[in-house]
Amino acid sequence: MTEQISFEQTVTYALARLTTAFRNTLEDHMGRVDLHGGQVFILMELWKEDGLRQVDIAERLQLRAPTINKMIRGLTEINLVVMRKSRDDGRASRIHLTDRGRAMRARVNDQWVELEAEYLAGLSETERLILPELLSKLRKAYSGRPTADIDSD
Amino acid sequence: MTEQISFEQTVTYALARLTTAFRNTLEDHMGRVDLHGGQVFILMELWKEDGLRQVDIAERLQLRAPTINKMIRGLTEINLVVMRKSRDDGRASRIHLTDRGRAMRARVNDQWVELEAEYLAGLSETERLILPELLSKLRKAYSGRPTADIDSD
DNA sequence: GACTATTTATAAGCCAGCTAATTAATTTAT
DNA sequence: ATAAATTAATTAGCTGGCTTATAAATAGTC
Repeated sequence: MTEQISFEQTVTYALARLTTAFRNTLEDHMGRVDLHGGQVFILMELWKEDGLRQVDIAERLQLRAPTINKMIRGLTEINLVVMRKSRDDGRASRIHLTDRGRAMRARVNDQWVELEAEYLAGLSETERLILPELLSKLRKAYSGRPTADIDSD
Repeated sequence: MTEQISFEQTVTYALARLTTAFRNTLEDHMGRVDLHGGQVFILMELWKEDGLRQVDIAERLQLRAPTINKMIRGLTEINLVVMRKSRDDGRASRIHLTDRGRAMRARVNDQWVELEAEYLAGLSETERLILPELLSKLRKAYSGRPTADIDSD
């Protein structure tokens, strides 16, 4: 007889609930600058280094190629990035920020600061201190299966 | 001039990364018992109380009606639940567990225990202690927009 | 050089969230 | 009793993840 646990009291359950709440909030904030929740992470990579290939972005964000592909398309449609064929490699395309894409940074920055402030509000000093480390550890714990063989970072 | 923050060093960023990693892991574990990541939460509600309406489940999980509707359909297709028209209310349908739906509990239970163990591994004693409270606080912090007027819990 | 394997991008399609819009039934108000 | 408003379920369609499969280009091998 397996011992029946109370699902609601597990960390796994709490985490599941948190993830959807967080996603909604992210989507909301990014929506205020006419972005979607996922697009912003691609922009962040391009702000660090322009002209990346899709596969580069996928690797850095630890997301799959088709996911990146779809997002790039969305960003292209709203004129934040453009794709140019790579001259080095006929398969690859280089993703470049447009002026609007570069300009978006300040606006995202503002929203990000707000997001940070939002969670900060309810936490104690101690909690704030340990949170980054804790989240990082959790992510590592939950990074077994998805991206084949990444144990970097 | 807005001060440019380093996105990667924010808690918001870490949380975003964590959520996708977590979702993948959840999907993986639930897949081992032929479920999808979201379906399990509906089952949990029905294990607590059978015969709920879709709107009841939506409210308890703080998800939207169409989301629940789709999941119920999926659960129906794999014969874990059945929908019966409510006699009290012609609009509503009552969701009932099948025998297979009830039997699924033990299997989910096992996976859940594994999931808990997985994150536990990397954490210190102190971290384990404060984590539940911390996650709960975070969820509350991130529950402003989505579900109109919920401040329950 | 030709054949094979790998890699880049993409297409199709799935689940988990969502919003907006529709239908049917119930409730409320007049 | 009828009209209006609300509620329950559903449909269509979006983003963000994913997997599987394909086309084209590159790289490697014989």
